[in-house]
Amino acid sequence: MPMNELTNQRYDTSGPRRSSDKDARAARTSIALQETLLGLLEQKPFEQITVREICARSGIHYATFFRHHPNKEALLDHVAAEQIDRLVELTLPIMHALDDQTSFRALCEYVDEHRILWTALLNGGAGAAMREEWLRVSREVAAITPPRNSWLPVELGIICSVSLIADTVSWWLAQKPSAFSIDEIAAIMHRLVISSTMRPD
Amino acid sequence: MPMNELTNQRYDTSGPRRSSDKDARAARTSIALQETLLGLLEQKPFEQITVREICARSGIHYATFFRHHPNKEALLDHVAAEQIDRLVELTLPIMHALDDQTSFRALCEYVDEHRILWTALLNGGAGAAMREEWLRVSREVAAITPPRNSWLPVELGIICSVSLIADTVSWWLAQKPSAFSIDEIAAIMHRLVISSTMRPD
Amino acid sequence: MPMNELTNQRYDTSGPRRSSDKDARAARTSIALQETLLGLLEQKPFEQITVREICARSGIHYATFFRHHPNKEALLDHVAAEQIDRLVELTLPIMHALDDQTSFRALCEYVDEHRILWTALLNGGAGAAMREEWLRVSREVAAITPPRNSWLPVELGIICSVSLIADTVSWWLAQKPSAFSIDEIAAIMHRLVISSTMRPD
Amino acid sequence: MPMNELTNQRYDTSGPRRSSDKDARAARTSIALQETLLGLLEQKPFEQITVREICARSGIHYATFFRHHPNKEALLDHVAAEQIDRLVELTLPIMHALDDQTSFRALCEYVDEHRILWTALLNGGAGAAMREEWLRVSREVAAITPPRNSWLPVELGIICSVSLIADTVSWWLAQKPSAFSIDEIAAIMHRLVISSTMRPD
DNA sequence: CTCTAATCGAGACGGTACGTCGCGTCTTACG
DNA sequence: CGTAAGACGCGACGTACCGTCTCGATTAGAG
Repeated sequence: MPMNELTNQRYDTSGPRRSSDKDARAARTSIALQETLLGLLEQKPFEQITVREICARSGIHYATFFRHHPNKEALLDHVAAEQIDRLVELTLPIMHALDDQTSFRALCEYVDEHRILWTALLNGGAGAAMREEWLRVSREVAAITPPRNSWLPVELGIICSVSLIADTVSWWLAQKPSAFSIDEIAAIMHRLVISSTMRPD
Repeated sequence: MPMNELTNQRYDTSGPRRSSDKDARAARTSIALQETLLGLLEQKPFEQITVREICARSGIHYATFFRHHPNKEALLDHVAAEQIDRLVELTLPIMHALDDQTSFRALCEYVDEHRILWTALLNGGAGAAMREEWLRVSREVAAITPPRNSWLPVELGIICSVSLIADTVSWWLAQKPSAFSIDEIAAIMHRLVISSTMRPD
Repeated sequence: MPMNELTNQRYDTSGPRRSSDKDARAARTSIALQETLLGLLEQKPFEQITVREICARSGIHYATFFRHHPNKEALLDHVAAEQIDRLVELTLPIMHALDDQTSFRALCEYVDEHRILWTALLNGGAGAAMREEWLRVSREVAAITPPRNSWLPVELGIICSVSLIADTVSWWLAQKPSAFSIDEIAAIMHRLVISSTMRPD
Repeated sequence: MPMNELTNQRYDTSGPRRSSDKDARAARTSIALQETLLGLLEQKPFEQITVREICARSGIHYATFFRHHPNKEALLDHVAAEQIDRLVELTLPIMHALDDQTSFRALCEYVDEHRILWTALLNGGAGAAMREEWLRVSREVAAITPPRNSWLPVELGIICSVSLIADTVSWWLAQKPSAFSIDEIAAIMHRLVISSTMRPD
């Protein structure tokens, strides 16, 4: 369940207002809203984006916005969840099948293929929401994974892992493209995460 | 120089607006504003705090607020800078004189002595500003310190160190008090930071 | 087009701000604002009336005021234009059909029937705006009327006529009611205007 | 005693605050304030002139302003009274000694010699205060002069006379200089005033 | 020629009103 | 008769200017 980046309050996503995504039109507007938000995030930080702006850009009426999301934070959460899910779905199987290194490489590859998008998501005022969501998913994943070491409380381990990965990606995206190769970043990331949070006692 | 947590834009701290702190009255109001903000941060997240509220509580007129700070973010930055400075001033000498472990212990001790304050600062919506400022100071400290290893870009190392420390403190403060002793946390912190960002090649 | 009494600057009446009067709600609030202003003008001079006061009295939200008028002067101009138009519409046909004397009588009769209103308008700080508007309309009327004499520049003639009429009405309204009859005032007015500005060479 | 143009309320000129003009310094600042106001009136309407601006321009401290005048309206009244007095002192003797025509000519000559000043005073938002003061003085003059005709109430006659003269001067100053000669204006003024307000029954 | 008091500079502050912006609700007019 | 258009309530923001209030420094002008 997505959480708001600022207030840390969950929204009622099951309210009577929400348009059912079953309707083709509803689905279309929903997608339009998300894409417009992503587009705007590439231009300005999230807090400077206004609902009216999203609507104007996507050609959707202002009031209609609220039939889909109670406010713009909810839309952001939705988008964040979607992107994080996609990322995790991609890296998780690899992590299980192979090892962490390969998994990190897959992550970096994926991010690199969507540089603009992820730059917007991580460095554009939406970072907090992204990390929040990332954390949430990570907790779920961790719940079905045996803990690796005992000196580090599990919850703190998750938090730190996510922080390290997100920080690295965020920093990488802020560098000149091609300043660091995917492999280099994956290696750094692996070393950071493994050595700190997953080293046995 | 403090940065705003949301817009990442610096404020003009030298503008003609700022009341000169030479006047005793100005100093008094300035302090009142800071303390009031800290007090409020213990009750609600930063974004829910309004300038009007700070003023009402501190008995300072609304318009006067803006003679000291261009907006509430600036006040937060100011407070953050102050607190971070105090923290660093405390731990830095130790770090130089002794070792990291002792330094971390001092940090934890200090935080523990001001649990409420730091809980507000880190977990109350002001966290981003705090980390931003923490990062800034760390960069300054790092600038006069030789880098420890070569596989980790310096800048990224700093970012990750700050993240790990802040995450740990933040998580610790969210736990039941006395669930973890100061020594335990210092040890964890030491292990996290050293092993990840300061381990030689 | 109404002009502001103080700055002599026209306002953008076609801006995107103005609420379209097509909506029944918009029309209702617009009327409410005007009537409230008129009501307040009977109690205190215009400069002492605040937008907040108009809003509080009319039960209309402060921000909504500015969706109708850029500031209170604009509202006054609007009201002034309305009243002047009403007055002129009443007296103009008579002036054309009959003579000036009858026309002045009609004017005085009308004013007398709305003593409170016109006292507020002329003697309550709104006088300047009223005269400005009066002048504007008079110029339009004069444009389609042949000049009566040659020794007096047309424009100056208009200005003086309006001044004399407004001064007389204003003075009359300041007297005890029934101190001067409608006929007396009309006669004085007639004599003042005719003898001064309309006397042939 | 000068009256405020807007509120029609007299100010307490005998307050304990007022700087005594006996001190050379006080006299100097008082003059500086007046001249600065006049200078500013040539550039922008009175309402757009701020006390701070007057002070900045005249090099006098903001707080000092209020040691001379309770507010900027009072300063304007003071200036207006001064100018009107000067004007009347000039024309009154002539009016008594010779006739009205000559008197009007003297008035026009004087105004013409100070075109910029009087343009500012009459057409720059200070007009209302000027007319108010003009009226006041005229009333005093009229009090010692026998009424000329019976059909026109004395008070109204004074009001109209002042209006006609002020309107004419104001209009004249708005024309291209040298569009109308002093004699022409004096003649028009004479004809306007005499024929309307001073014609016997 | 001094000394005492009035005047001034400096500027923080409380106060009132302004006009703006964005959110989210809810009425209306129109197709 | 439903839906988009948009008016509205709401609450916070930041600004502008007012007039007041200490202080301390200076400068008359009277003794």
